[in-house]
Amino acid sequence: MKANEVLNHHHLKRTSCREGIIDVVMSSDEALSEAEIRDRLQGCYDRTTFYRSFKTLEENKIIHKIIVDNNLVKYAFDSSALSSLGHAHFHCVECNSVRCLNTVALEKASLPQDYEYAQAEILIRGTCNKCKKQHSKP
Amino acid sequence: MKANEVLNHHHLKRTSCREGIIDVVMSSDEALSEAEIRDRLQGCYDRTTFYRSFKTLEENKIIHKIIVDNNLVKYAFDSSALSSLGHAHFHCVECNSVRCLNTVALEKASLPQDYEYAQAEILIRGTCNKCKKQHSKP
DNA sequence: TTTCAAATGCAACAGCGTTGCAAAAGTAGA
DNA sequence: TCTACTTTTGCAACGCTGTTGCATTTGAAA
Repeated sequence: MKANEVLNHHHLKRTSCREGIIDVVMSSDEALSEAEIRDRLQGCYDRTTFYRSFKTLEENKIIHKIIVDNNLVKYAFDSSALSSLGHAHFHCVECNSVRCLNTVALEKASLPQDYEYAQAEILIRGTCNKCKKQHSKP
Repeated sequence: MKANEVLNHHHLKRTSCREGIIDVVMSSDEALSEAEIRDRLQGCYDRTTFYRSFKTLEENKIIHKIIVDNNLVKYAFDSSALSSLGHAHFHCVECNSVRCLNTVALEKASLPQDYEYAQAEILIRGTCNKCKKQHSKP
């Protein structure tokens, strides 16, 4: 599926900024920060436009935002398999890369009485395979 | 346990800012933002001092930071029962209150091959008991 | 092609968090 | 209790993220 098809499907105007963001995010196997996406689009587009595009794309569930730390926000293509149980992400604390996981399940949450469950976010921290390999090398 | 005992136990200087933060956070049943803590201390102390104190207290595992959204950070007293499995928090999307949970368990995470697990954070969103009651009232 | 709503770029702004440095406070020893 | 030294604090300044208002441009429907 191509970027313009995605936009059409959601009845959104096909602007080059939106198409660019979708292209970049779709073709990446890991979540990307605003700066990384901007770099890959060769610095076109105003920062404002970027944020507004992110917002629109997020509201339409085309991408989703991952807050790793209060100063590290990344975006990933929404593979629509977002279960109602929630979405899980892996954050490598060494290279700061972030990946979506679909292999983690949350045990049915037992909340305090009279609390209503809506959605959960799971962030697992650790070391990714690339950084682990680096350790074994000299 | 009182604030000054906590500081002594961690071999930290007993300054009024640190004691104030610990007092406020210890006596609250929900996590508090920097602004909320500052208000309860009647606006004494510079913002810089606050951040540095938070950092020190966090490094010494006296309090912990909860990142709810990239623009909503809260702090809670560290009840030391932070299991290695990770810590869970509940975020009420209506009143923005945040509470620590100890009733949620993460199913042993099955990560991709060669990934190393370190720690997990779980954020459950929904409606708290107070906001739910509000709904039934006229 | 024309028209009009929607998206963009620009400027300005607010808030969070950090850093460097001089002044103040806490602590340990005499 | 006083002294000396290290740590913490307050202030000023800065960078970064994200937002808003407004004029201009663009996309798409008629």
